Amino acid sequence: MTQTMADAVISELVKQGKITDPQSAKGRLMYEAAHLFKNKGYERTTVRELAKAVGIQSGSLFHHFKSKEDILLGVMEETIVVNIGRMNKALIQQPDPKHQLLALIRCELDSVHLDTGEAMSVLVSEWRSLNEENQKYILKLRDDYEALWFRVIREGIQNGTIQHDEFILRRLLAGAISWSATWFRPDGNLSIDELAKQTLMLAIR
Amino acid sequence: MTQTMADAVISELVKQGKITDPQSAKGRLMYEAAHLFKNKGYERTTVRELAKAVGIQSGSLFHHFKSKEDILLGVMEETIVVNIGRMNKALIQQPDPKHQLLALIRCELDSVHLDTGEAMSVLVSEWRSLNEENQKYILKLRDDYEALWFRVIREGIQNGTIQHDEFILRRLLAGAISWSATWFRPDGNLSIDELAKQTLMLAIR
DNA sequence: TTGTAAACCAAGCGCTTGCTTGGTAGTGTG
DNA sequence: CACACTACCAAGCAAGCGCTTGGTTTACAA
Repeated sequence: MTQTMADAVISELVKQGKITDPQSAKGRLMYEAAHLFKNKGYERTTVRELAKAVGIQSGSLFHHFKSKEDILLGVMEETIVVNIGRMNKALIQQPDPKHQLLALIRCELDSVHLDTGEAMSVLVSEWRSLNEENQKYILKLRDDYEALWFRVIREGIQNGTIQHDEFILRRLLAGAISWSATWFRPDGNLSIDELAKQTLMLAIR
Repeated sequence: MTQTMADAVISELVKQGKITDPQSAKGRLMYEAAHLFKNKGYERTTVRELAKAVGIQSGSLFHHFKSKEDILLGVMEETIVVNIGRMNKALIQQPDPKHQLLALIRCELDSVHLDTGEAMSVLVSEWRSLNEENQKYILKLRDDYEALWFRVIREGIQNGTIQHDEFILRRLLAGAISWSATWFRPDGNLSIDELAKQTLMLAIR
């Protein structure tokens, strides 16, 4: 929410039809859903609550989505797509693996703490509420996302910047970053930039 | 489950009346609950399912616990109490902050991957399903748990072993360790001991 | 002006949920 | 033997759930 509304990546993806316009009724619905799902959990959030938050009747939700689970799927799907887009854009601006890794860390911290923060939290904690087919679909998207990390880490290993095993390193970093949702506040003393640098220092000495 | 059943800490705590005997009906019920809550989520697990897993009628659950939430609370409470006991026991066997920190990391990895693994996962992901009062109570227990970590880290800072800020370090480590539940398998190529050492190396160079 | 589709409302159906109730079998104690 | 207590069963209630249905309003194009 602190992020600029004129987000080039988002409007680009909207134009390409890859995500829903956040300004549209459906987009606002997903935003409210992410908020409720994060703070109450998916199962504890009722369609009546969600409808009230959006300002419509509960039955009207099913004009936009065919089921409650479909709303959850939409939130998760679009969150990954947006963050893949942002990471790709950040990567091409960096000259070498070290700066690219910092950019990825910074991007992921942004995704956890800025506009997609609530949706990211839902993505991490509510995947069990998807049926098997939808879980597979989201897992596939996650793999595309992780592929970006592994490409950069492998390049870092090749040019000597990184010493760790690529899988262990990515997983330790993923844990440290996603866990920051439970304690870090971007409006506190520590800035996201500073936290990103300190996190990079776990990987590079 | 791979951990020895003759667990000195557990039988000690049972004797003191601080936790339920895992062999008793109530203890087995909580074990089954942890399993279901982890794999399906608390809200998606019905009392009928849980009762079936234990082998009794759904109504009979309420002879042991006054509500479904009370079962969740029991699982969380006893898990923390057990792990505080284990950490205390491990700490007194180590001579200096470096080895004490390794012991804590090892203990927490054990708690995530061995007998209390499913309950720990529930502890991390299902706290929102507790009402306000119960959340406060569990938070208080967590603070006792965290106090052990901060004591060791502070001593490490004082004798020069550790350079990080104590809060940031603990939180980065907590993230890396708890996240390992999503990818690490103790029966795979990497042992818990090895993972513990590699995790320690994030903190100490 | 008419036709069409999207967006929504009002009402409620069928089902599942956590939990309650009244009673019973088994076990130990005086 | 009488009593008490624990552990459980069988049945079902009240409430809340996701979702459906039939109809209305709004927007816009032909």
